[in-house]
Amino acid sequence: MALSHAIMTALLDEDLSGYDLTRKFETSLGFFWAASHQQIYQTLKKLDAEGAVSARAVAQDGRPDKIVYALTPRGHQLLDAWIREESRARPAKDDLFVKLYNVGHTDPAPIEAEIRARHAEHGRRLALYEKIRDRHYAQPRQLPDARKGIYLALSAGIRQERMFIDWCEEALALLATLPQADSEAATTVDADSSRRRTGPKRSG
Amino acid sequence: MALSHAIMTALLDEDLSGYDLTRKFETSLGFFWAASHQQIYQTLKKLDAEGAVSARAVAQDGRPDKIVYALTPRGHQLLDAWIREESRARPAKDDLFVKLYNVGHTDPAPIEAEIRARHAEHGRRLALYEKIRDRHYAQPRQLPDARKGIYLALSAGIRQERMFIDWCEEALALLATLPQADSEAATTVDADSSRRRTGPKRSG
DNA sequence: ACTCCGTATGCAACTCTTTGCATATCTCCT
DNA sequence: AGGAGATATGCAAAGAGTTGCATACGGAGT
Repeated sequence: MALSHAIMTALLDEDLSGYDLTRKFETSLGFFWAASHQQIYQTLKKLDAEGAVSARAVAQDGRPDKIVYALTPRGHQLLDAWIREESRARPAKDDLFVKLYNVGHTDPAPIEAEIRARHAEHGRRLALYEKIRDRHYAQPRQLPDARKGIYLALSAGIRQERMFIDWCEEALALLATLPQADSEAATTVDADSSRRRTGPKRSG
Repeated sequence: MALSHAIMTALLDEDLSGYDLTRKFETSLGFFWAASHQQIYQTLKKLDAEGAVSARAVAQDGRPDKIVYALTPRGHQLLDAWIREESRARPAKDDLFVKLYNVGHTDPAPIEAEIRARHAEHGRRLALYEKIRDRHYAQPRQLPDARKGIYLALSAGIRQERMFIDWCEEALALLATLPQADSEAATTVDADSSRRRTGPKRSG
């Protein structure tokens, strides 16, 4: 499980509670590896059972108690071993590309709408990443070693967002050349054999 | 389940057996949504039970019999509904970015090695995608509508590979500025107090 | 008092995906 | 006859991730 390793990685610099980790996974590391709080709590228990992290209860004033986790030497070993071993890059699965294969068989409007939404979303993300980079990661070569890797992840994020934004623009331009479905019509799979007009049909 | 929809999408143009689909998911659609044969056979059964596809046995000559699946009108409806509804883009999870957060805390050599491997792999993929584009998708605006979406998915693949290759080069250049861990030193977890000097050490 | 919100942790059920194993037919080669 | 390899389909179990629900404390607002 790579989430285990993402959590251990997050614990490299500081001890954190499940709640802290949840917030960390909503930003920073979470840009590259999303996780829900349920998953995080479960995984922390598993890591604790394995001896990769150690838990200590912390009483708090004005808010509920919490359980803070620290990476153990054993956890560090596991992390190092993982870095050396694993390698498989699983292809990113994205619904949108599957949907694109449906163009010509269905109303393209919802797909265009989704691309427009993505365009906006990736624009926001790009702005966020660039802000972070400009504030904390300008001049990458001058960064302490421990920040260089994070800078590189951020740089990949920035490149990715830019690439996607450019692609959205290409896609919208090309999709604009399609005959628009008026109301519910559209599409069509031309003629005769086997699969005549399975698309949304207008006639009877 | 999006795999259901990917399978239904693959059945838009032609009826296919589980085996055919498996091969199709090793290329084409599979560039964007990977699936093993086990998963495909399971999902086909589920789709059949739901009435989204219909199965028919086909006796063959010179090879084992097969079961060929066709998309039903019901399946077409489900597919259209899915295209309209869903939207959530799950962030691509990639181990490599998690590993990068470990730079400065562990030997960077395996990470560099992985980036080099990715560089090569993405180079191969880029060449493959460009070959497909040049052969079958030159002049996107002249393509039949049903191929425009596929072209766009391919274009996204090409942009992605190029982006990643550029990033690998940036990453290798920056990682080259790190002090290299000599033999087995590195890493480690140093002793006593919580977390001083977790980086690879060279001095003594 | 009451409710909402942020902090903090958790269970249970389900879906999705991966991994390992198993089986069978047919062709081609040795 | 035997084995390799492509074709063709499947089960079972484990791992990973999602969804819905539940609980509890304390502060702030109505």
